[in-house]
Amino acid sequence: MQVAIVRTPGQRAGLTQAAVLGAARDVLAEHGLKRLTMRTLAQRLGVAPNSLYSHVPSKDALIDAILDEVLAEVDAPGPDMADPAAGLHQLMLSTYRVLLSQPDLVPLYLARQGARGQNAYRLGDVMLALLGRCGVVGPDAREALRVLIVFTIGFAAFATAAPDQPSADLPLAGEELFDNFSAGLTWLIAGITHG
Amino acid sequence: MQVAIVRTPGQRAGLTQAAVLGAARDVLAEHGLKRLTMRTLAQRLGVAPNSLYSHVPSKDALIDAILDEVLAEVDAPGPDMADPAAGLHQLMLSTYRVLLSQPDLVPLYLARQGARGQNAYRLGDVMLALLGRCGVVGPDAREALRVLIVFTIGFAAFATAAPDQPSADLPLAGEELFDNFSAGLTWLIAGITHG
DNA sequence: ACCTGAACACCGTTCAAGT
DNA sequence: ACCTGAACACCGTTCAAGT
Repeated sequence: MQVAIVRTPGQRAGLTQAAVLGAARDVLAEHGLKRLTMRTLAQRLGVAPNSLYSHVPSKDALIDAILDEVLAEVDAPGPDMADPAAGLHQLMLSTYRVLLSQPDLVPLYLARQGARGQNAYRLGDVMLALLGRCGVVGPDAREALRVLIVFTIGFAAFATAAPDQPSADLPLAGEELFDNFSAGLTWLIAGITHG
Repeated sequence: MQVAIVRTPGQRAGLTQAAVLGAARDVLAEHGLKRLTMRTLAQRLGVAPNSLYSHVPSKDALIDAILDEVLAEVDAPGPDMADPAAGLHQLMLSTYRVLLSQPDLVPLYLARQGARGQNAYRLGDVMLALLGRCGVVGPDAREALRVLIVFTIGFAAFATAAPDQPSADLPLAGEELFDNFSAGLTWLIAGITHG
């Protein structure tokens, strides 16, 4: 139960972009994507709906910002890692785990095919560097980059989906799926690096 | 330019579910997903918005029906094909092509992780039969089924995405991507069938 | 600069009523 | 059975105005 913030008229709400983002992630975690509307967000912040537009240009921009913010949690290896193919593998595994930690966002990553903020670009640069050290450069590298991203998000979507027989006492399913994803990654990276 | 159908008051529109579906696919092809609303659909059919609910239970059901209808175009091999792994490969390639022919729908397949109508089930049965003949049965088969589907839809989404440098005079990109998808399929099927 | 009330231009869906 | 007008319960966003 979230009580709306009360202010005397004329008093500033003192919102920041970070506060709006945080509240949006809270709504997402508590009520899911469908309930994340500018109006419920404003209500939670004790503010008029249109006030949000002083801090965020649009709802789409807000969601893009959330998607990128989540990617900050991805554990990226340094681009100078000893085995670049293993580095790529590790990076995608970490991304997969982060995506699974935010199931509501996975369809949004799918729809946008990734994120587009500074965290996304940082990860992309690391991936390109690792690919380059595997001998994959230029347009091939950009293609490989996106294939790896789509593969990872696609698998996360698969793992996030409601299973046919929902059973909480089968943690093996998620673990098996993770192994399956890891195996698929191995094939894909081998193929990309011309194994 | 689509002119609304005119009827004298009291006259039946004579809609059918098939007509609604067809009009929806027309709107999709001409104006894209964003403009596919129950209201524009009704307008095109010369009918009040709520009249559609005499033929379709909800907009979600309408979209599900469209998704499944499109899958009728997939060229499925017989389950008794000589080489079952090759049959799987061929089936996924055909699905990929069909998905690419309807770019607007790809995000919806992604969001729903496939379709759920009779065409989808028919294809699923063929896939399960082929997997069974590869020695993959039971829960493993259902998992492999979904991995193949997610992989295919994910790749289609990748191919459908607006490229960084849009250039209509580079048909190679799509062809290369197709080859890339086909190679990924080979790895995946080999892994699934324990190669 | 930040926030507001009011409005604009929409949605999907339901309901009671007509034929 | 099929279709309607009217309404319900919402959306995202813009605008002019207040402080």
